[in-house]
Amino acid sequence: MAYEKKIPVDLDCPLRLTMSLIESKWKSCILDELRSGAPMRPSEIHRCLPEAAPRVLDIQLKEMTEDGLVAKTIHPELPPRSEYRITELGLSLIPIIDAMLKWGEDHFDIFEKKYGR
Amino acid sequence: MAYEKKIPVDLDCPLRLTMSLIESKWKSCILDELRSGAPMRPSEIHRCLPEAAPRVLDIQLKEMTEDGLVAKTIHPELPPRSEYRITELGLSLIPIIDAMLKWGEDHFDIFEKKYGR
DNA sequence: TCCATACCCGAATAATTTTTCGGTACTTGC
DNA sequence: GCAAGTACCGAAAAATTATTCGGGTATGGA
Repeated sequence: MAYEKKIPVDLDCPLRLTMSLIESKWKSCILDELRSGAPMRPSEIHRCLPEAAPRVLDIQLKEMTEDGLVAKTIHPELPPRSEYRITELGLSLIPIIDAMLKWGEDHFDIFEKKYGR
Repeated sequence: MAYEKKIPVDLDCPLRLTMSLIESKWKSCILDELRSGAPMRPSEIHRCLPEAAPRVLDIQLKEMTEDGLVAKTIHPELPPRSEYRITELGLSLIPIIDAMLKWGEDHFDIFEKKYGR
């Protein structure tokens, strides 16, 4: 119940497939953080998204790794150092993330008036 | 608990704002159904998305109406006839829907292999 | 040694979303 | 009359997701 999505992805329709990969609360934000291609350590991602519970970021990073959107490297050092970086597949979603980012910026005032405060 | 989203939209970040408008299970599909601009009656939408529980379509259509993505017309006839049509604001999301649709088509085989059957 | 940090994970709980079920109301066709 | 279609909604249940809590391991600094 607590640490993995029940249905990995929705194969019934291409639109829902794409949605199901990124609709979890923080996945689109994680992709946005990793967009430059530079690797990030888990603690760094936690700090960049302080609103998110660390546990859920771990879980979503794990799912995104399984889905192939990001890749994890564990450096065999002590203390162990982990890094996540965006994959080719993940990069191919960036235009969509960008379009949503821009849409949100362009229409923010509408919803700020409607639901703000 | 059963008939309205707790948080209408997420104003904290433009990306999450856009996501929060369309991430409910069937909203992106509803936008896709209405994309042509032609009005659709509720029962028609139910028939086009038979996987969705009729109740949840009603709820999501209501939320999308409040958010301004679709508009509802009730014709004062007997029996009453209702119609939903996409608004300008909803239309401005179609490029994003399209991009997700195309991405899903382009990468379907990857996930079909991985999670299919 | 004690404390902070980093990394990871299980389990319980809370919150939210989706679904099912049932009910109201009206009209048309049989 | 009565089944079927349309439209709508409340309430409860089921399913899913997000969060909190605590534990475990390991290092480095004071």
